[in-house]
Amino acid sequence: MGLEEDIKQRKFKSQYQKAGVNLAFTYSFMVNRNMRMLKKFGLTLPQFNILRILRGQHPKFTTVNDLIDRMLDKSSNASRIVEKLRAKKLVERRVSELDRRAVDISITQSGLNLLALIDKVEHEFYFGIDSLTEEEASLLNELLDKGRNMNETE
Amino acid sequence: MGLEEDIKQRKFKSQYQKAGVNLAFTYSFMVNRNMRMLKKFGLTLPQFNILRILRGQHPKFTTVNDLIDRMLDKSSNASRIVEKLRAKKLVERRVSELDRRAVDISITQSGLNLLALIDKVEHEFYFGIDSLTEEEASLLNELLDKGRNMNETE
DNA sequence: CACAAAAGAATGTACATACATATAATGTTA
DNA sequence: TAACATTATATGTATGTACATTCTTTTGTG
Repeated sequence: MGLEEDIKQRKFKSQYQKAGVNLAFTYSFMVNRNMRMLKKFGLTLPQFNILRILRGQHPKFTTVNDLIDRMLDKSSNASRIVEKLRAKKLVERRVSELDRRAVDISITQSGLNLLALIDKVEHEFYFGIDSLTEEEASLLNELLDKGRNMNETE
Repeated sequence: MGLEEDIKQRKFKSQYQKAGVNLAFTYSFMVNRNMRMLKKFGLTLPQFNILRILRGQHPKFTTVNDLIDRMLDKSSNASRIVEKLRAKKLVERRVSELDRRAVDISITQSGLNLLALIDKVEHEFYFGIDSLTEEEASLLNELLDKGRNMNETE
């Protein structure tokens, strides 16, 4: 089904305008799906994203600053999300010995176990896996990359 | 620049996995841009979206339920956003005479004037306007539509 | 008609984000 | 080294979302 029917509205002024709306709609579609899935594991999407970054670094420590660097949305609120994870004993925090301003964070065995469970349904995070060919998905990626490009120099 | 460099990380397991991440990253990129722009006009993105729906119906009234139907994200919190807009005198509310449960909402002249201002920079909401050809944008739209499709029957 | 079920909207709670500011530790430099 | 700037993180405030619940009004069925 096309976007116009999905959002029961209007003709678009251009393919570019439609692409903006389509991106938002499709993202929302995907995120709702992911949220429902993660909820079964007691995680929110940002909590899951941070856990995965920590696993990627494991067994090295990761500072809050590193987390912010690697997060997709560059939110500056990694502290609060880490605190939620710590409350669930999925991560541990300690003040860095090298720089006492910094906080070293690491995923716990419990956190690793939880991620291992979620790995089994990881394909649910993918986009288009049961409706696009691999070539189409690749083309989509190229178009998204290209579409961002000149926009960046605002 | 490709996604891997943008998020300084990993090889993806498939184009589908990459598409999921790319969608989130690209959406975040676009939304940040839109938010910065709207902020100059004293609006948030959801407030702007609701105002535009109201303008589309003007001079008819729109109920809160209608708003929820038409919002991209189907949030059930239209009430609170409407209240913010009412506080800025951009919309008016009145209990419907036909159905006293319903609340009729309409955009004010002040709201229309504000949207008219924003119309002048509307192209900033588009995606890819200065890096994709119209054909590429159209193809992107097709791929997004197609990618959502089978996923819907969860 | 009476009364239960449904519908429209609002509200409470937990979580998240953006942005500004605060706090503490570290770096820099006159 | 003392003063100031910078860095790493945390916190406060306004906004928004998801979800559950509540309140009122309307609808539907005996």
